[in-house]
Amino acid sequence: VAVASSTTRGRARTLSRETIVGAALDLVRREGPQSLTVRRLGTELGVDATAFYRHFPDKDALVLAVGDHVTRWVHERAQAAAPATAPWQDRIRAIMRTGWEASLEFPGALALTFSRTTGEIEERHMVELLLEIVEPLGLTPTQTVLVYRMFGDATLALTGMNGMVQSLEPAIREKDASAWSRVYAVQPHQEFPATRRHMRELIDVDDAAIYEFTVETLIRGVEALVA
Amino acid sequence: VAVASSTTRGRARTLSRETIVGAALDLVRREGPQSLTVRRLGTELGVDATAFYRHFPDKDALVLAVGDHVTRWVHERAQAAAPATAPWQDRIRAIMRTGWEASLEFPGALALTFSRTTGEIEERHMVELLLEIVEPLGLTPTQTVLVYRMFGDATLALTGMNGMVQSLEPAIREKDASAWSRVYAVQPHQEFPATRRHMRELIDVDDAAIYEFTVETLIRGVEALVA
DNA sequence: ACCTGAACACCGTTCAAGT
DNA sequence: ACCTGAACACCGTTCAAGT
Repeated sequence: VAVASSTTRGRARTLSRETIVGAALDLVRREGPQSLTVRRLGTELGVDATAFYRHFPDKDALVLAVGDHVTRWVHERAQAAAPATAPWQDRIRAIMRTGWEASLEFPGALALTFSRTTGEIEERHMVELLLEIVEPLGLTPTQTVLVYRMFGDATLALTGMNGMVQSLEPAIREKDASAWSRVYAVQPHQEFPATRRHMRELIDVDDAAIYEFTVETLIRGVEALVA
Repeated sequence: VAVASSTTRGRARTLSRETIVGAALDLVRREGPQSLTVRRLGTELGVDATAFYRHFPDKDALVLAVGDHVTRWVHERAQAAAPATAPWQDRIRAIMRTGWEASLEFPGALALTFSRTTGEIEERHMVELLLEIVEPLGLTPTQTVLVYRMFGDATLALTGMNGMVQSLEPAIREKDASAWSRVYAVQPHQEFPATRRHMRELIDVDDAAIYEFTVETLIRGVEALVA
C-alpha cells in the first residue's frame, strides 16, 4: 500500500546482501533487536518483505552477517589502538575496551549474536589476533588456548550481556536499573546486613567500571600464572 | 479443540502463580525458551491461553519469576557445597560451579533471564551471600563492591551465554559447534598461522574447562590484589 | 472471582504468479 | 533473474461475554 520510489532511503537499483545488512544494522541501532523482522526490513528497503529470501536462506543468516560486521568494527579499532609491538596486556585491553564500545554503539546487534560461533571471516581474524597476542607468553599449547578462549569468551559474554541490557525496552530497563535504590535500599538491616553496609557503593558503581575491573583482574591473574 | 480434563498434567483446581511458573519451567526445559509462549502455556495447563493474564500482568513478569526460581536453586546448592566457615575462594568456587550446573540443568531459563536485575527475593539473597563472602578480604568498600559485582556479573554472563548456546535449535547448535573442525581447520596456513599451530587444542578444549579456568584466573587476580 | 473466545496487530517462511 | 502477494501457522495482549 505504501508507494516507494526506487530511491527511497537510497536503496540500490537491485537488492544485495550488503544493502540488506546495512539496513538491518541501521534498523537495530534505531529501534532495537526486536524490530529486526523480515517485514520491517522490507518496508525499510522499499521492497516486498519476501524479496529478502532471494538473498539470504533465512533470518539467522542475516543475524550472523550483522554480527560479522560488528566483529570487523571491533577488530579494526583494536588493531589501531594497540600495535603488534605493544605489551600483550595493552593489546588485550584494546580488544576488550573496543568490545565494550561496540556494546554501546551496536547494543542490539551484539545482543543478537554474541553467543554464536560462526566461522565467518572477521571472527577468524579475531581468533588469529588473540592467539598471536597470547602465544608469546610461553605457556603450553593447551594453556595458550585456554587463555585466549578465556579472554575471548569473557569479552563476548560481558559485552553481550551489556548489549542485552542496553536493548531492553526503556520502561523495563529503567525498572531494572532502579532496583538498587527501589528494592535493595529499603531491605531490613537484620536480614541483609552486608547489603545495607554497602548500599551507597552498590548504587554508585557503574557497569563500565565493573567491566574495566574485571579486565584488569583477568590480566593480573594471567600475570600471576605466567610468573 | 483439545478437550482437557481438569486434572490434565496434574493441574490444580484453579490456576496459581506457582502452578504457572512450574509449568513454564517444565516447558522451557523440555522444548527450549522459544516454546515459552502464552498459548503453549495454556495448552500445557489445560486452560484458555488468556487465563494467564489473571495471574501475571504480562509475559515479562513470568520470565522474571522463572529466573528467581533458578536463582533459588543456585543459592541453595552453593550454600550446601561450601559452608560459611570455608575459605572465600572455595565459597566463590561453589557459587560459580553451581551457576554452571544451572546453565546445563535450566539452559533456557538462564538464557531468558541472566541479563535482568529483578530485585526479587532470591536475587537479594544471592547479593547478600556474595557480599558476605567478599567483605572479610579487607578491601575498601568500593573495591568490595567491585569484586562482588565482578564475580556476580561474570557468573551471570558466562552461564547465560552457555544457556543460550545450549538452547540453540539442534541443527544450528551443531553447525556452530562444528565451525572449529569445519572452517578453522581448513584455513590457509599463510594467513592464519597461529590458528593453524593450535588447531588440535582449539578443537579439543571444551566450554566447561574454559569456564573453570576463568574462575581460577579471577580468584588468582583477586588474591594478587589483596596481597 | 475467574475463565473463555473473538479479535487486533503482528511474526517467519513458502510458493505460485508475475515482469 | 528477481520481485510480488496471498497464504499458513504462529505470536502477545485486550476486552466483552460468560459461569
